Amino acid sequence: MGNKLVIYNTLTRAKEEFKPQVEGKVGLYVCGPTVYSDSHLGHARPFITFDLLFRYLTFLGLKVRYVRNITDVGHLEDEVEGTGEDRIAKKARIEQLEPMEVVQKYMNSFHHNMDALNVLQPSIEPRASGHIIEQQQMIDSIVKNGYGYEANGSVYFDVEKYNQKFQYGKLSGRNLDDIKTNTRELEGQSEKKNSFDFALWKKASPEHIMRWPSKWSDGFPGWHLECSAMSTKYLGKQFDIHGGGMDLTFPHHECEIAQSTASLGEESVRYWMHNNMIKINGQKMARSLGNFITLEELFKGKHKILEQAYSPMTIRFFILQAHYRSTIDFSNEALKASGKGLERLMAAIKTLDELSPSEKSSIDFNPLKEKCFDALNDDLNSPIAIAHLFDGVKMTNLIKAGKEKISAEDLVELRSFFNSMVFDVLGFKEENNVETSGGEILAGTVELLLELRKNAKTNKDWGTADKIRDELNALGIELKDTKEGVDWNLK
RNA sequence: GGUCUCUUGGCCGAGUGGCUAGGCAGCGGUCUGCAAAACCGCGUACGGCGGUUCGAAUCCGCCAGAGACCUCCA
Repeated sequence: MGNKLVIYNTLTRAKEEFKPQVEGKVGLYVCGPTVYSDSHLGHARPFITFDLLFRYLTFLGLKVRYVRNITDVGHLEDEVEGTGEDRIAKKARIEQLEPMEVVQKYMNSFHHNMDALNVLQPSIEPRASGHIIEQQQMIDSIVKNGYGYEANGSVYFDVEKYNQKFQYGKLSGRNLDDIKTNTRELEGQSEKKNSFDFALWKKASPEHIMRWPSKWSDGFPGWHLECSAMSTKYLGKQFDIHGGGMDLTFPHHECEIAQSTASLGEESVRYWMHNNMIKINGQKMARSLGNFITLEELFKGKHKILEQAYSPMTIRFFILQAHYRSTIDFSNEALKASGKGLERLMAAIKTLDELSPSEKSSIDFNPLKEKCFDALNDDLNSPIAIAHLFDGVKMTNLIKAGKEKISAEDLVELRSFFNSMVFDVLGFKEENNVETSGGEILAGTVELLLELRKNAKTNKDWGTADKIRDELNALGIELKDTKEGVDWNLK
């Protein structure tokens, strides 16, 4: 495991060795959710991806400060109408709720979903609404440095001016000339010097209910500002890693770079990481496209295109089985495959606990360990790491079958490796076990029935034996006749 | 239209100049009163056409198809 962690930096479009700015410590910022509706499968991807990063960095012994924001001030949604209405305000009107009530509701639901997916809580989860002052201060410094201008109560970022000294578009690989020729002219933007300028502060129209006072106007902060302001506040002027979905690269992250650079005089982020999208029917899953499935629907199997429910760990496994920079295709078949695969992996961990050691090992699993870590070190290649884990699964099963042997010492090590890799780093957890979902009463009841079935079998009363098995199966309790006895589990 | 990316066996997905992941499904076997489960074994696939090379799925060119960003978006 002496190898170095290498990550793909969107900024340079290359894999680079990761060296923290301060040895032993990492500052990590990830764009969090806008809390105005339930999270869908697509949202799970970045949070699981960067959860893996968070876990792995921690596992490597680094002290990580992980900041993931909650966007709860809403941003302009409907340009076509000409008025521009706050997304959260719009939802509030529809549901007859206070805006902050909407925020609270969906923030809670987001947290529940993340807990279910075993996504660790970030070190700091700042809310945009709680950092209006910091955002205003950042606008001040941008304006003071000459890169922002006020127009009719709103403040805009002067992209052209910025581009004279810095390079606008460096992250997404564009240059301002291209942007000039390709930016759509939108209505109601006459306040701006150029159509590609973006808002730092937006004056609120009378019907806009989410608003804060400022020296420019009663309004709300611009679309990209919160991340710049909050990352600076909690991680400093310069920090190590900024993550988010690929679709945020432009304009969101591009604007963040511009804002931070314009206000601080230097770039903030050293490594930019972007996860790819989840596709459904060949197209990206997105709220705006209406082709999304919420996590809640997935967990409950409650959506027309779902053939069954898929557990949170199945979702996690599904996502981790693809590299984070590749797209993944959603399908029932793929999710079922993930569920089965995960089951097999978890079963092997149990098997590992039951193995009895021999004097000497007949196999060497050290290469396997190394390969796993090599994979993770290579830009977080979780699918490869998982593939090697399955080699370990096979070894484990062969040992159980008596075809291979393992020494006591090796067994301890193998167990510890599997536990740290599967639970600590990849972040899987047991689900559906009796302790959590059924309780002791169920366990006792099933054991009783199993005893009756055993008696029936001894008496060759197959009718009774099969009835017990089939009825239990119908109730969702699966029996497995093994050499050692009868195992059972909830389906 | 501009910029960029992708196309791998039935499905999902790694890999990226020679050693040809992994999971699921399928098939065969072991186990079993039967069944299920579990376990073991089995698959030489890389869009098309050219080129470079001793050798390409992997590099280059062209063509076809799909997608992402350019507007809120994970």
